[in-house]
Amino acid sequence: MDGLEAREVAYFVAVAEELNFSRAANRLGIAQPPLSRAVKQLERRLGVVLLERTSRRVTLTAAGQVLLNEGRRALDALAAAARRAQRAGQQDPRLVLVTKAVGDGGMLPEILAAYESEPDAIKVDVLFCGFGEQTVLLRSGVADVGLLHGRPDLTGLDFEDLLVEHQIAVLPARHRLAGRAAVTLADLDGEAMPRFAGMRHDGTEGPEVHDAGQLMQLIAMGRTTAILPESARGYLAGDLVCVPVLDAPPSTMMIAWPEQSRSPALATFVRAATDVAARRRVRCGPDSGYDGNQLRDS
Amino acid sequence: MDGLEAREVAYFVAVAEELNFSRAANRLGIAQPPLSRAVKQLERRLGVVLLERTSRRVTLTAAGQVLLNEGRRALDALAAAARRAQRAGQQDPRLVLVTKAVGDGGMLPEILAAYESEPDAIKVDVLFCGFGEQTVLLRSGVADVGLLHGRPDLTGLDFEDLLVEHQIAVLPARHRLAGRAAVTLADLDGEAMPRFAGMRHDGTEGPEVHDAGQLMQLIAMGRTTAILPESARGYLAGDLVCVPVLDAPPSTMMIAWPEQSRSPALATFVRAATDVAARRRVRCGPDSGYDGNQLRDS
DNA sequence: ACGAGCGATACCGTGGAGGTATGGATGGGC
DNA sequence: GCCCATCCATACCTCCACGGTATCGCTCGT
Repeated sequence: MDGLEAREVAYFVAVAEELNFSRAANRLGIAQPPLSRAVKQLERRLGVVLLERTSRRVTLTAAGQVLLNEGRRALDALAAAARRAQRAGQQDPRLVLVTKAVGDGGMLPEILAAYESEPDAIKVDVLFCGFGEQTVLLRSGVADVGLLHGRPDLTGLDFEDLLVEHQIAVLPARHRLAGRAAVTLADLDGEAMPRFAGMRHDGTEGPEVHDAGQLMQLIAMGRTTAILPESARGYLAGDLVCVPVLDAPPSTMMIAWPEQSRSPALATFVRAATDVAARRRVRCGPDSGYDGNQLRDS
Repeated sequence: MDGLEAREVAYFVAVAEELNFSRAANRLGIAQPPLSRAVKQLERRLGVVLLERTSRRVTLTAAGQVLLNEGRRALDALAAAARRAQRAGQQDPRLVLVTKAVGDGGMLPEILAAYESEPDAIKVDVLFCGFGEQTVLLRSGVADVGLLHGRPDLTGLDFEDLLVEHQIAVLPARHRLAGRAAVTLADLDGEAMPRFAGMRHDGTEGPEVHDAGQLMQLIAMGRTTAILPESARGYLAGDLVCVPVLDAPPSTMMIAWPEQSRSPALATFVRAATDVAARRRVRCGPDSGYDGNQLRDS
């Protein structure tokens, strides 16, 4: 009748992840017998068997699978609630913006300036992180708002598109295509492409990269190439060149924030960011993303 | 250090909703002193003041506001996890579909037939409910999948559009516009329109309706009129007539399900539904929703 | 000024969470 | 084939904390 206790669910999740009571108990910092009891009690309350235990192996039932998924989400939500309340509670409230190093489309300074000129602006902490970590930080309540690229998993987040950019290939200086004025995806067929950590896996093979520096280094070494939004141009290290990719799908940069957490500060910030993006779109023409570029006339 | 307990959060939410410890305690079925202590302990753990109490009035702090919002969501997620696990656990698994009485766009029988002809189909329970209850039932784990109309709040849900329909005005038989072959929104200006319970409030005034029967009755009584999707035609009671509304925005019917709960059965069902909708779109022409109608040539 | 309403405090009893010791089953090693 | 390691369940104990009752202190309405 009474709702579940978070502790019980956390215990179950630990067991379900380890598939081993002793290890799970160890991880939780408790002894194994209380853990066995707690899980059994959870099963009794739900009236459902969650784990099939032989004395040798633990496996998840269908119900267990469901509770593992949903329970994790619920626990995350609870932890995020706590963190957000804590952050909202301390005076001198901050807005934490998370982006990756080359992921701001070159608009970050402008967005920050626009927001800071708002009358009710509060301080903004900018947090740079590796690829794919943004959504995690947003969901967990560490960050309030993020600038994202690509097609990350956005469940639990609200978002708005900011900027559509054409894409460029980043190549080592002595690459066979480095001299070209433009290339197509067909030209790049067979090139190694990095897997961006945290992105939805799209089956491509290649080195896994976590931040822009790594990526640039790998490209300079000739170990991979990359297709990036036009705005990445400004971040190129010395030995790299970039070439427009004519037929690459445009890359969308968006601003995202935790679902339904529209605090006044957040709302103001989102509006400031979309305003900046709108101004930039007007300045650069309605159909294009980043500033005027040679794709327009092709 | 340790994560929050669900009980504490539930207690806090009750107090925050009532803004009165005694009433909240009563609602929770406990005495007032333990509730005071629990909330205070929660505040101590978070290191944040959630409630400003004078001995006369209780108000929420900013942090309290945040925890009220986020905590409610987290508790919902926890309860939903429990219910879904329970449902997944019982043998003879069912898929619970929720729709409102006139909300299926006339496709429900066809969708059910399509799904049931799938090799791995399981039993489908169809649950009819009042306007705006679908999203609640989906989020709370009572239902697995729903057919929705209008623009309900879809946070926490994934969805796919099924069908775009033109809209018709439903009028009492002796209404001044009842004889018209078609009307525009301007014609209907000033008419009473119902407020659909659970929809986002769009400022309209009028009686609040919870189900189709109520609505039809109110229309027949001349107390209100309504703009409904074309497919509602089939559900009209005796004394009502309907007239196409030429310039009403098309109404989108969609299928929605809890975020990230793509069980195999659900995935199959969603695919069956989208297939049916796709076939219908092809049958009726690419630009329109419900079957061919006089709007095409206007 | 007094009483009603409300939250905080003090104190107590019990249920349950967690610990230790141990049993019972299973599978791998020799 | 025997034995031991592994692993989950059971039994039993301890103690904290959750909930209850009684009461205080403050505040506002009359």
